[in-house]
Amino acid sequence: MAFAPLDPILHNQLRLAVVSLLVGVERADFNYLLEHTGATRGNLSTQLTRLKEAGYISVKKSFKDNYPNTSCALTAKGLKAFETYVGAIKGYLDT
Amino acid sequence: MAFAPLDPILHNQLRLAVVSLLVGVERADFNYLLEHTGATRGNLSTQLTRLKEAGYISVKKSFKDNYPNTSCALTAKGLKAFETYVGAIKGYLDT
DNA sequence: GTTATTTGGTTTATAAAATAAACAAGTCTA
DNA sequence: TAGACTTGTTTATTTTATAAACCAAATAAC
Repeated sequence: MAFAPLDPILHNQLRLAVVSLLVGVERADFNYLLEHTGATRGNLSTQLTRLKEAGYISVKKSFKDNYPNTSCALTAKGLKAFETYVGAIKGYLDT
Repeated sequence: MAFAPLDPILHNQLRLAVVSLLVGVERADFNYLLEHTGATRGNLSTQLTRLKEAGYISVKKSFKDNYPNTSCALTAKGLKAFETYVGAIKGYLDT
């Protein structure tokens, strides 16, 4: 049994946590992701940009109660990549 | 449900593959690991050093048929770390 | 028998990545 | 209107991952 390659976009703790959260909730804003991942704002901002550049999430910026609001949702591509990643890494975990 | 931290030693494709192999076979030499992971020799050498420094594997160097032979085995610490990692990452995969 | 070539690795160099720290732009409050 | 808070982004720095280069010894070829 060979080891399947692990998508480097998803093989990162924070990005994987974000995508995992988005699979469950379908839409989440910046503060929700902050609280549920425990990340710093800087790191979260950076990793959201990476996920967006990869086409794994869509980002909608608006204003909510006068404050900027960044809302994220998983794309079909992101979901597929996550499912592929889950299948791949299980090949490493089941010994 | 919070996301457990992922041991950075194990959260790497090649190191995880090596440890995963060692869980199964208990002892493996350099070429065996090379073939079963598809890694380059340089990368494998580096990651074996990292795993050894972390105390996750023991490395025994000897000569076999006149050639140097590097044989690796998982330590108790390495097995425990692997099991912890498996438990932790499953929290990211089960959505 | 001395010049390749192969084996079994290690070391070095470099590009990419992860993350914290600093910054920014606007809002609220006293 | 000064200061503190919100919601992020950008910059800077330390790690990491990896390939490329190197090396020593063994074997093969000539």
